[in-house]
Amino acid sequence: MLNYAPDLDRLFQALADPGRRHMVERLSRGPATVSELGKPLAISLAAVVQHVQVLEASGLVRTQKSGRSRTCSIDPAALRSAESWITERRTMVERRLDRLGEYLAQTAGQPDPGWVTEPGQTTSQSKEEQ
Amino acid sequence: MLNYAPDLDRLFQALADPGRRHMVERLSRGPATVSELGKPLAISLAAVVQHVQVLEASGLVRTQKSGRSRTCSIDPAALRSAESWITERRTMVERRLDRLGEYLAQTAGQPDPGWVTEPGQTTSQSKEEQ
DNA sequence: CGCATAGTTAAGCATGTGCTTGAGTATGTA
DNA sequence: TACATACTCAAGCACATGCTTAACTATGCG
Repeated sequence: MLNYAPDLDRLFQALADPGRRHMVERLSRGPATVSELGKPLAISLAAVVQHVQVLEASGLVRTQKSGRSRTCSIDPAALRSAESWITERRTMVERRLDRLGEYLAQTAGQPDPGWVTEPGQTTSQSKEEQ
Repeated sequence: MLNYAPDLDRLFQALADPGRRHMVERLSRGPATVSELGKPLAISLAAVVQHVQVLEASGLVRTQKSGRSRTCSIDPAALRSAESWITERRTMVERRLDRLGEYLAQTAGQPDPGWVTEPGQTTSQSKEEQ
């Protein structure tokens, strides 16, 4: 495996900025021009353009020049791929914790064999959270 | 609204690094120590510790010192909150595009009134993708 | 044409990020 | 006790990021 995933790098990086998330939020309601995206952000238009470039490079946004203004719209596929990376990990974590919960309920009061033990749910720890 | 969300900032920022995603992936299969997390990464232990701190600050990972080693585990709640931000936007986008698709199918061949038009799906554009 | 609008591009700057090395601190083990 | 293990902390450094201003380049409108 050793997942090479520059897409996910750029995707999560793009979503890590509050201004860019704000733009994505706006675009999820429909297409908008660059300056419309920038209006609620109190930064220069040049800065807005740079954010749009980051969003475009990440695949989250597609743009198209029409006349003198550039219209931006979301590509839901990019959102889906970030989403499914998270969903897969979360699902695996939750399934594992469910199994652990059942196991602990079943063997309540018995000594812990220690093979899938989740720290913080076990009995006794030497020095918690230092 | 004007969503203040430093959690999401830190969450997506944490996920934007391939090494840290690798750690999350490992932790989704069960708890691990700091040096176990670092083993597949070919960086110094000090660097691994710094990544773990970022993950912990984001809420994705919880740690606990036990003896001389620190055990890390995932907090699925943090994964869920990043996930649901994305899911909400994606859902909105897809619902909107579905409505648009229906509308276009219904009014095929007729002039475009232009209120929800998605660029790239419309008829004619002046200078595409310059 | 003349002027405003909507970007675009480049340079520069402050701050953040990811990494290293080096020196320390506990903790387990023979 | 001596040594290894597993971090921990602090500098320091190269490069990335987010922003600015200033100087363009189209387009659209009266």
